[in-house]
Amino acid sequence: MSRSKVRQIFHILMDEFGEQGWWPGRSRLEVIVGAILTQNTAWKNVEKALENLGYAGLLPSSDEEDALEYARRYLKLGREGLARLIKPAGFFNQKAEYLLNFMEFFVGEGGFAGLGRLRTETLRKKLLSVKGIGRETADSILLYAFERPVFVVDAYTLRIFSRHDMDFGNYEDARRLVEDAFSDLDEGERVRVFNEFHALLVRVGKDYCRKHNPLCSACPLNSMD
DNA sequence: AACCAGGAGAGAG
DNA sequence: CTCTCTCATGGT
Repeated sequence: MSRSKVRQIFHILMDEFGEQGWWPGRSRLEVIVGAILTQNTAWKNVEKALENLGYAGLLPSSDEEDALEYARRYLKLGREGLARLIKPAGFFNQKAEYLLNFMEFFVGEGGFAGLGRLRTETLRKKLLSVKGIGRETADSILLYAFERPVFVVDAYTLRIFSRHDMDFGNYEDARRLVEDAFSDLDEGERVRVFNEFHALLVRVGKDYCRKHNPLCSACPLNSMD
């Protein structure tokens, strides 16, 4: 029932905004670092922090480079130095700790080679066990860094769905709703759809669904109801 | 000048 | 399980 509605929302947004090209980043490790840094933080501020990390030699310029070597540099640098570099992203003390937690986990699991062998559900549970990686960050990492068919729910998603009849307010329910809505597609197609869908929901959320910028009347999704 | 951004954890009830 | 509080910089 709401299955077709979910697809309708996706196609309206796709027609309106087109491909968003997420996730910005030159390597998978940079995608993960960005996912942690952007927790409750404007992406503009994250870019400044990423720039600092890049100059400090903490971001691979491509996936051809050994991510494990970069991960060890975080551990060598430590919380103090790391916090100073990511200061523009806010919550720098927490996020420095979170980044170190992930890098320690990453090295211990054998980097992308080791983690890449795990089944999606197993990998998700392992990511969630890292202090500082919650549901949204874990799913962002699964989708954008590991290219697993996982839909990423965020505050915009719940807000937008709520304004169009589908009032869940529950992260897992909203996630399964979208994943089930596209369950007929093969894995590669779902990765593409979930990638664009989440980016599009953030886009329309920023433009029309913000609290201090309530342009609901101009939202392209109004053509549904 | 309050309000919020591509959240998460800890604690209370 | 659902609130509530904290963490902090930078843009509107």
